[in-house]
Amino acid sequence: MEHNLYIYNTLSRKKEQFVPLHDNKVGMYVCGPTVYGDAHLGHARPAITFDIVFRYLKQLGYKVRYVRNITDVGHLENDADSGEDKIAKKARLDELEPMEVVQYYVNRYHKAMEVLNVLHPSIEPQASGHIMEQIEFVQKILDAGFAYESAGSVYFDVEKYDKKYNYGKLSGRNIEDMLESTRDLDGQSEKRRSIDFALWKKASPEHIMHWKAPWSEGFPGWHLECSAMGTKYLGEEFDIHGGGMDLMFPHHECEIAQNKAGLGKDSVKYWMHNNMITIGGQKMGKSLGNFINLEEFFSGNHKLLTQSFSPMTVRFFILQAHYRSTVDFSSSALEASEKGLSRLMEGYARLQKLLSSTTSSVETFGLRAKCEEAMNDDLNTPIVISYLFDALRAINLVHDGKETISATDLVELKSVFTTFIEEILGLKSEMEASAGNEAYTKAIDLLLNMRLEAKQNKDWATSDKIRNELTAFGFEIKDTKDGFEWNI
RNA sequence: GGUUCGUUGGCCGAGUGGCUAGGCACCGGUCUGCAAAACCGAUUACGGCGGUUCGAAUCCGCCACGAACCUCCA
Repeated sequence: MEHNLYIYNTLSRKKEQFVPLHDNKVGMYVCGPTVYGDAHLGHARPAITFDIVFRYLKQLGYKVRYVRNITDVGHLENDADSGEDKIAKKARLDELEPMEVVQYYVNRYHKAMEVLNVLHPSIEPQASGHIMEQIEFVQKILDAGFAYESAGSVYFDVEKYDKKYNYGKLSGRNIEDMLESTRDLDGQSEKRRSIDFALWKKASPEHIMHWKAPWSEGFPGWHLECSAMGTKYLGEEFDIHGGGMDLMFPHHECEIAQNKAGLGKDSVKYWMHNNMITIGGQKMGKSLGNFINLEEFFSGNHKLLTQSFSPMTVRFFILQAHYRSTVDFSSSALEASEKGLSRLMEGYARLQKLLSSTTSSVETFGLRAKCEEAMNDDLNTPIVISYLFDALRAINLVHDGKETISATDLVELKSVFTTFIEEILGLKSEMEASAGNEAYTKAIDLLLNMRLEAKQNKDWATSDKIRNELTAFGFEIKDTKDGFEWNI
């Protein structure tokens, strides 16, 4: 595989050259959503970030197996010993079957991902469908001696693990500090240490989601599903594991420990983490109550939004920042993205109609290499976009007749735009979809042709009337040199 | 308190030692019956104080401010 892709590995905190474990195959696991509520802007970030990784690896010629899980067993909501399963809680509130809640939100999540043009993962396993695998994983860790049973529950022995391996290497923590800082949370727990975490929890009677296991009727611990499902579908060692930065500790740290303890080896070669979306400099999140659902963006129905925003605008907005930076949401920032995207996509459409000359006066070659270089540098989509805007200027100049482009260069330019805009960045035009059916389109064209005639007869009263009325109905009328354009 | 990471022009956001992204807004211009749209062009920056260097937004040190994680969180 001829490429020079470097990705930032959280483990080493450095950009490392991407070399897959198995020549032309890549295994990638990404932490998906917990389905007890609608997806908000924050959920779009990892989905889009790793969609880009998925698309780019495929573009490079790899056969990628992309696994993104659905967490439907539920992490505990409060402290380990008194908590209630999120899904179960929601189910009780809504008087629904737990799996009914799960199905409802899974469907809605899929719909949101689809309009964001996020490709389907290769496998989307649900935690509830992999209880056996998780029980087996617990057994492996017990057999290896890194877990202990206590009152029907099984806990991971962090201190023992740390003596042999190194607990905290992903997040840069050390166990002494953690023992100090979390001591006070420890009551008369079944756990030996506050930093130990549950692999299997015995269900209390009010728990509605529970399964039979050798230790008790209960449910698997918070971090286990990713260890079990990741290794089931990608093998004991695989290339990439992704997720949000907020999952780095404890979730991914525990996952590393579980795999090393249970399998005797590190499973993941490259750990990738996308940064958070902030709002007024603060993380957008459920607990802070400052999140905006994706649905609300698409409908504009939220007090912080001045208008609705299309899925592509949301996607473009996210891609305009590097995935490891925070990106600050505001309605005006999205408006800026919306305008930029629309100009870019109109230029892309214009490119298809461009006429070539015998020679080029604009510089177009090198664009592909520059865009590839940006992608190879830890998937720097904002830089790719900036190059596309540079090329857009050239396109417009040619369109205006101020510059020329040769047939060869034109073919190449079209190809580069298609590759990067559609295939890699996953942006698509939203114009065509909203244009409606043929009869309706023809009717509007008829009206505007009548207006054109009126204009030619200098009948400004008629021409303005048509324009103003259509505008009032919600149409946008644009006059061009020799005709008109419209959209709604 | 510990760990990790930030602070870039009016706003959003790239950039890791010299060539000083990009988008949006603003301003000037082209086009237009008018308007809108579109297009072209120009301007504005690197939290503070020291240091290293011929040269620093970029490296080092200190300070200030902010954020994430340490409980579930994308």
